[in-house]
Amino acid sequence: MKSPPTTSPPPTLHVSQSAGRALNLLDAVISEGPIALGAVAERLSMPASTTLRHLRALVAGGWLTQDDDGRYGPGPTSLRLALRVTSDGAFARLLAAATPHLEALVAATQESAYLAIRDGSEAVYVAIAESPRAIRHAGWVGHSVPIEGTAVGESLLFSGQDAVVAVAENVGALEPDVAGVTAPVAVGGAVVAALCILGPIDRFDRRARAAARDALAAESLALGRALGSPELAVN
Amino acid sequence: MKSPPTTSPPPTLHVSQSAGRALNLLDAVISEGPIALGAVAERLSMPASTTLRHLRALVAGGWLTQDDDGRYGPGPTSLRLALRVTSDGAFARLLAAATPHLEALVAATQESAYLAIRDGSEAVYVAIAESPRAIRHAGWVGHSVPIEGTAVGESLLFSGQDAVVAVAENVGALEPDVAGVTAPVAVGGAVVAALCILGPIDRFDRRARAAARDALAAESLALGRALGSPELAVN
DNA sequence: ACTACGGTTTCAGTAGATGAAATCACCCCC
DNA sequence: GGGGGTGATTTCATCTACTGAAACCGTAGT
Repeated sequence: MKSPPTTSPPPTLHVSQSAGRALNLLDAVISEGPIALGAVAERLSMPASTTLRHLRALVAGGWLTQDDDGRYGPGPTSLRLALRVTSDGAFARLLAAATPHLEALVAATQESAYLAIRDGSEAVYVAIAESPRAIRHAGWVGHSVPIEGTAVGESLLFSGQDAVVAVAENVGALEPDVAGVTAPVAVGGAVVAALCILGPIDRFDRRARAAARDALAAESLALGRALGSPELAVN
Repeated sequence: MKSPPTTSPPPTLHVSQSAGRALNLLDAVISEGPIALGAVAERLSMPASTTLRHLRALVAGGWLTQDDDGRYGPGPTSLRLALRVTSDGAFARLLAAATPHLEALVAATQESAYLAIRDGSEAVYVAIAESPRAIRHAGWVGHSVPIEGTAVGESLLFSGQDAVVAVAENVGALEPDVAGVTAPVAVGGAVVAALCILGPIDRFDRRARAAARDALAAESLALGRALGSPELAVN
């Protein structure tokens, strides 16, 4: 460990190498679906031998499993914890609280509505109410996009007072045929999530998006309030 | 590194020390809900300083968060991966395939039906269809019980040919007022999961359990077949 | 039979993890 | 307001447990 010559002390928080790598592997394997040793190793640019050792450990602990082809995927322990995260605790409450508002947005706009939260420098879509239409946005639950240059990101970073008016729009930023409108969900002045409506770009046009804004603003405000009050329910 | 001669509450398989500990911490924190530094440290019987260092790293990576009281809980990265695990890949397919059969069991027995899988020496309940009755078994999704001495465990360990007849029963094994019947779900001769009906012991009595057996056997066979065929859908 | 390509094993060197102890930050009680 | 108790945080000398290059193995392709 060397200290840089000048000014600010390195924010290089001494994070354990071994642990960090194991976690990165877990993340990579779960995100990429079934994946082979060589592929993960290359993706994280770490030597195959080290990668193998870690993957073995993860499999032994039940965090990952190996299918017949030798490829790695999520294991029973991951599933156990995944269910805990989504059915207990703060996140479960967030998801439950958001559902009716997502559905209301779908009813109002006929497009799919998502809930998103921030994860470091990315935004993660964590819940959806799907549009009833045949052509619709779907499948992005658990998906993450960069915070920079996206509408969701803008909402999640929002730090003004009047969150109601903070509706951001973005058209074809990530995928050329997707258009979206988003609004921050604030509780006690802090943005905790964002509501988001996504649709095909030629149906969800300027006029449709404009119409969606009102509903979005109303629902994000309502969700924010809903999240503010039941803080009583501790634990 | 000495292993404390004392008993360690969670039977942790030894992997690389640093990585293993980080993962154990992740598991403990997610399982226990919001929990303080001292509590986790004691639960895993590791020194506070080491525990703190690891928790900090996990928080920095988004795996955990710290609430206002300083207690730790699941973080956004955990939620992202949790959603991936439950909405993509093999487990998602398992959950989706099981749902109709769980519902059929509820319709047939009027008691709650669970799907369980094996995780090391434990059985994890991973899906539920709840009984319509007011008094019912609920809330065990993500919960795990030992494999030894439970009916679910017996089913998950089953290795005979005729899985249909392998219905196990258990009454008050873990909780005194719960009775259950279970059956293994086999695909290609290997047990991959277990179906399980749980109810209050005095309503779900011998007669009711006997009646449930047929439905259980039928549904577990059907689920096994359903899981066997769509293996086509690779990835 | 030869080559290429993943996965697996080995092993010596040292980066990096560890934990006892000291310190700090609160509360609560007297 | 001071004293004592609890729990979080920092420090640092010690030494282990992690690393990765290289060699090896097995299988598939030509």
